[in-house]
Amino acid sequence: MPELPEVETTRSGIAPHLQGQRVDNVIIRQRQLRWPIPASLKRHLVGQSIVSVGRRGKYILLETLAGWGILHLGMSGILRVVDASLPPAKHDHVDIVLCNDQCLRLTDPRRFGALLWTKTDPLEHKLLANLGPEPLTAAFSTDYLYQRAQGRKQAIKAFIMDSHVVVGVGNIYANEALFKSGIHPHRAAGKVSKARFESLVQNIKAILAAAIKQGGTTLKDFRKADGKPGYFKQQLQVYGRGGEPCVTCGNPLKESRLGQRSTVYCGACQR
DNA sequence: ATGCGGACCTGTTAGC
DNA sequence: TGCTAACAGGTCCGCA
Repeated sequence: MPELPEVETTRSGIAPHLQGQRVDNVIIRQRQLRWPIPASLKRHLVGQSIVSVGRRGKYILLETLAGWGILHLGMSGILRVVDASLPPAKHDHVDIVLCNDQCLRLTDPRRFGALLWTKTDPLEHKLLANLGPEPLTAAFSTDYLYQRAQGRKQAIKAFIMDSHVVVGVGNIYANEALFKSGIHPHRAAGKVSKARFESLVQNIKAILAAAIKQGGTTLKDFRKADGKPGYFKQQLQVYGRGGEPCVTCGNPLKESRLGQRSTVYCGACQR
């Protein structure tokens, strides 16, 4: 489900409902996510107030005075604030129940998501410590990306999807950004010119910013925290359009697999 | 160090 | 209609 725009849309949607609220209970119906939810989570969280709801990459951070909850939505995770009395559905694995009888409900059919706890700075946590820069900050620059790509033989698409290079660029937006930049997704990262990295960096920033503004991309099951879908899908130019005409030149878009992910591009416009 | 494939899990859809 | 295979928005890990 979520790439960075979807995660940020989720974060900003749930934050006002959580900030300043005290946790009354934690109900765990399914502990086996990507990693088991720690047995200590409930003990740590109950009685704490949520100070803030942050984000680093695709991780959502629940700050309390005792520590931080670290949430990841994986491929199919959804977070919503609902009435605590609403009966849980099949894949509603966790409820973080607040004192106002609302709860933060984690739904995740495929269970690739995670809910962890850390008592110390979450940015130092093993999973977050080595993440690349946020794409919408100045740290994600042409110079940075170009330097990191030198000598790399990995396909440019896999390179920009590596969260240790830059966070938040998932399969949808990687396809879109490479199309807009005219770069063939299979081209070796180290063989992309600096001028084209300039274009790529600008396009990644522009596409992610536009997607966030429109509430993310709803393909099938993504829903914003208010249950409504995002509206970015209408603007996708290549993702999900294999075989259909290129919006620029009209040639049929090609589809291949790169690192087990579907990759769509125009063989004429992207080199 | 880098790059690749496998693994985790369920649900939906395409194809026979 | 029913079964099977392929695929889906992520990313860690182990191996070469």
